[in-house]
Amino acid sequence: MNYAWDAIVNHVARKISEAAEITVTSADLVAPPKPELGDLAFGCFVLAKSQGKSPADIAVALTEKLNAHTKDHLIASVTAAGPYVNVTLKAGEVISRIVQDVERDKNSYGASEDGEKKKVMLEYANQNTHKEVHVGHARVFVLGASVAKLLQRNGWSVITAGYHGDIGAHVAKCLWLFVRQAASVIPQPVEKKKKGVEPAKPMNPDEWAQFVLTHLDAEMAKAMLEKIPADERTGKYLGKMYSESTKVLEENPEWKDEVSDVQRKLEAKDAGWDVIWQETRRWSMDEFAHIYEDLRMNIDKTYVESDMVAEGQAMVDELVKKGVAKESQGAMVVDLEAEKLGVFLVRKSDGTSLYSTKDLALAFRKIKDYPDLSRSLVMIDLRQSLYFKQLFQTLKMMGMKQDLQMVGFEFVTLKNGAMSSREGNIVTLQSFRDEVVAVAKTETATRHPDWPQGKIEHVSWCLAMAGIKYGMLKQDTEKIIVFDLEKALSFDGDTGPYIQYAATRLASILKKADWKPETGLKEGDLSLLKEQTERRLALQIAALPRDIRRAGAELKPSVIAQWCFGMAQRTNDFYRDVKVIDGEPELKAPRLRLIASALSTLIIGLDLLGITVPEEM
RNA sequence: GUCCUGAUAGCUCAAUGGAUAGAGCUCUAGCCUUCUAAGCUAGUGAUGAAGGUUCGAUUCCUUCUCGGGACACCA
Repeated sequence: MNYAWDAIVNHVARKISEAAEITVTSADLVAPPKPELGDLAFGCFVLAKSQGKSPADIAVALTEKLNAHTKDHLIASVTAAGPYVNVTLKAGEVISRIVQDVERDKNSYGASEDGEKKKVMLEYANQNTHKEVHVGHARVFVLGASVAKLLQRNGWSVITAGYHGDIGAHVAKCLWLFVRQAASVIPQPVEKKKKGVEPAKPMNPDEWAQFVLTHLDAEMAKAMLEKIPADERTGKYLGKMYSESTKVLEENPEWKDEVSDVQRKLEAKDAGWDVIWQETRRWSMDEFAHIYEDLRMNIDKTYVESDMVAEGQAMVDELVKKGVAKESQGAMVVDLEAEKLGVFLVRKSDGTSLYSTKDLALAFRKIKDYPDLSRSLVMIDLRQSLYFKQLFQTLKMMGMKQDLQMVGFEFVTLKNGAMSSREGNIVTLQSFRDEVVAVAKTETATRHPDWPQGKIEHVSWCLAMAGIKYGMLKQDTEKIIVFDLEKALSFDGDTGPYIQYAATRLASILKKADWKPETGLKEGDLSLLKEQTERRLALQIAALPRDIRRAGAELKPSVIAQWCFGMAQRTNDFYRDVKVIDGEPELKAPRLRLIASALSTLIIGLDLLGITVPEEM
């Protein structure tokens, strides 16, 4: 896409090149720190060095030269300020060109073709089954969803993926306690009385629980599952079971053998245990689907660990055959000391699989499913950096050619320490989400007592999602987020709803003026717009395309979040300073066009963050 | 011990090597017969320490201090 702003900057760079008699490119031009100083600035430091004069003197001389040429169709004035030459552009010309870009490109404004339509997979929904989904997961959910959109807007063909730990020690621990506790609901079989034989003595609860653990069949499993009320069939319930189990096992280590037994039975698809596993796993997966829907995440492909075990083990065998992996202390490892990555454990000494075993299989499975994949991204907690370096190195040694990249992000912690299931201070995503929605509903109902319930519900959801998502995205991915519920429930200042509010104010003006693009775009002379706030609004619009490219290249949604906030601030400045409907009549039509462009651009920016704008709020 | 990462205002965060380091929250004082006050205006206040590179350093390099994390059978 060609943007007027780039052409304008190039034009100014050319003018300065001519005057300074050296090559000045658009990259040499910066924005002055204060808008009053101008729109573009050139620092004379390089010239100072080559000419042996002070940069301030050169700036003065250069400014005189530029002004001598006079009458440029884009440049209004040139002034020297210290070592800088500041250029102020003709507001009407600039606004006019920028707005026409938006009117031309409509919804595709800001799109780039950097990705060249190549296929990239972004794996980001990686939470485990049989555990609660908490606010920490919310960060990677909204980050991943946003990065996927950023890549798309930059011309990539994106496949989003989820990968779930649905098997392994944590599942065994959870289900072991589940069955142990549920045993009491299964009636002990009553021995038929035979003549002359005493009835079997009923077992005590502990004996019975142990009996059930070893003799669990499909019938018993179904009976147990039926007793769980519908509202407890959640990840939260299973997560609680898991953390309780961990605690119980710490206090009673003699039960660990029972858990190992459970894990073996799960892996062997033992009939009774498989029934329990399938059903509880479904609770988690249903919950995931529900959360994805609520957050408007779009996951194209779902993988699960239980599917990768056999393949992964086969790959380890192959690695051993090729001499890449070798036995060490009973386990299988890949020696990566040469790359200074230590040793990479790919199989446990008891022969069972590890996370790494399954990840090797997953990487190849992705390529099998999408042979034209040119880039494979995994968005994951930064704490796994070393692990992923090891994994990628091993995959390269196995001949993988794709561009593998880990996109790291820091975790979410609470004000008084990290979340820990043991300490019971986990904030589940569901409860957090419900609280934000409740606050939004109260606020909305107070402001609009005349609105029907359905409208209040919908707008509240929009606001709550914006609050949650913006709060997670505005900060750099490499910084820990200190989660503060009170702040997360606030909609003032640098928040999602503040930005939505700015957008709805613009929409409200357009609605009141009964503005329609079919007719409105043909009316008015944009070059009449000269107010400072109008120019700054237009310049912010013009900044979106390059911010989209930067955010896409660096995989940083925070760049877009910052742009959106700036846009909201410029919008509120405009709203304060300029009257549209009751202002100067000849400026009404062009101002409406500026507003329409500002609104549609802001909607594009917010959409990249996964945020929608309600019609009113 | 080795490696990675962070340190900016009372709090939470910004700042492609450039001008007087910006916001938001909090606090104080104002602004709703004027396109939605989830807003706007004004005030207070900061680069962990010491060196180095550079015309110029919050940014790059070195050392130190203090956090966080990783470093073989968890994921």
